[in-house]
Amino acid sequence: MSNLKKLSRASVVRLELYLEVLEQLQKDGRTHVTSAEIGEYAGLAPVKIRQDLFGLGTDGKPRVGYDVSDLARLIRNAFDMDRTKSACLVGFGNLGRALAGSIIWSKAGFRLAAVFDRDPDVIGLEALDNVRVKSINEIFGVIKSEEIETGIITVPASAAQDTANHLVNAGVRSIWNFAPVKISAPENIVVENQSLAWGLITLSYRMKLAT
Amino acid sequence: MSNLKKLSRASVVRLELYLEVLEQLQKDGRTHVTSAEIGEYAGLAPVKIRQDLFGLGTDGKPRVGYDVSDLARLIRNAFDMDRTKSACLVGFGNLGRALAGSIIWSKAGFRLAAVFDRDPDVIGLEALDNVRVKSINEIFGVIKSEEIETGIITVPASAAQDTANHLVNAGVRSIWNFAPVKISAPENIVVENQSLAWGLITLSYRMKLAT
DNA sequence: CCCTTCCGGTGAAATATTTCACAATTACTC
DNA sequence: GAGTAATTGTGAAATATTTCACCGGAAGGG
Repeated sequence: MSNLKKLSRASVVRLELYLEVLEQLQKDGRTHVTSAEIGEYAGLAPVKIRQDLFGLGTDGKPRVGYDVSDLARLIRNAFDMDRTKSACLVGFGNLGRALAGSIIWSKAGFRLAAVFDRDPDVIGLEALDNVRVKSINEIFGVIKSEEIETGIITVPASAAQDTANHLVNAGVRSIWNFAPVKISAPENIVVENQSLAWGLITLSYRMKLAT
Repeated sequence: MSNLKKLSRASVVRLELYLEVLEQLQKDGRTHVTSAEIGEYAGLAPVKIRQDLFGLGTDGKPRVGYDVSDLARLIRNAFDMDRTKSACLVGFGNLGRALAGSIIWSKAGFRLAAVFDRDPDVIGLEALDNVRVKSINEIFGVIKSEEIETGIITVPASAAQDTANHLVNAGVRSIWNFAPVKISAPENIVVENQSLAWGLITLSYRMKLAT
């Protein structure tokens, strides 16, 4: 196994940002980049970038910087982005639709293998190419047959815990929860909450500070 | 002015969570709550909650705990949630629709005063009660006349910086950016990025760790 | 009214994160 | 090929955050 240190949450978020920068640089045909330059794009001090990358066991060259594609690979590897992981989305409302149509899945190495909803009017719609919305009743069987590891919850808050229970019963290893409630799940399930309200309230706080 | 310390970002996120808990307790008719109980709901140690609340200048009573409505008021006040702030949304795709229909605005004290898009097929749609989607060309005038302080960017990445420039020119004080690019803006503008990819990649990382 | 128990306030210790400082290494120039 | 400038790697210092320890006040019970 590699000599990766456990990355702090803050460091993980920054590394994701560096990866965006690196992918842009790759498109531009750049082969090398310095920590100072990444810092420029990311709005961070170069030393912070070096320290973050240090934890990954990087191999930069003085005077030249980092090899763009090596570094991107290193980050993608640290995040396990190159392994294809199957996921399902529960709740095909507006947020579900926005997510279903997003490029984030392929970027992060996920395959959106199924979409579920409860509403009969929505069941049967084409959520994305070759994926139609299925009834929530089919969730157990589909998660098994498609070997789905991750469930995304985009149902109303009132149905979130219930949905989480179904997902856990069916055997997912992780849950990405957009409902604005804390959901409880067994210790061994990775739960990542992404309540949209957080960002807005943080914004409000920072505006007040800036006054 | 109050004696508020500057809250750390992590503390801000936690306080938002406590507020959710408090609002639930209020609905349930509870008048008091202990730090241990909030900790139970939030999945955190009681002392952390006390320390967070300490920064707000709380007034809990030994043996009884905190007054639920006092505490909620204190948090809402710290985040300036009770002042009504006008906002506009740019980009009425699926994500824009999901946000427009969300309850987060009223919760955080925002009024979604206008919605803009570039697509003629979308302009004129009713985004929410009494708010129709306007052409992006009207953005300057509307931001002025509606005294909009905050712009939300839900356009594709390629149009994000452009949109941000328009918003800044028209005089907004803050931007909530959902496009997966870093946007640059003058120092005095509060920019909060919320790329959805972050959550997914973090999930991927945590799944790998848990293996 | 006094004793006990529970629980918030709060400084201090422990831990984690960020920033600094600088040696080591490489490329470039002459 | 030697000198110089640039840039990484990395331990250490500085700073921030979390956790601990315990004081003191309030409620409840006799």
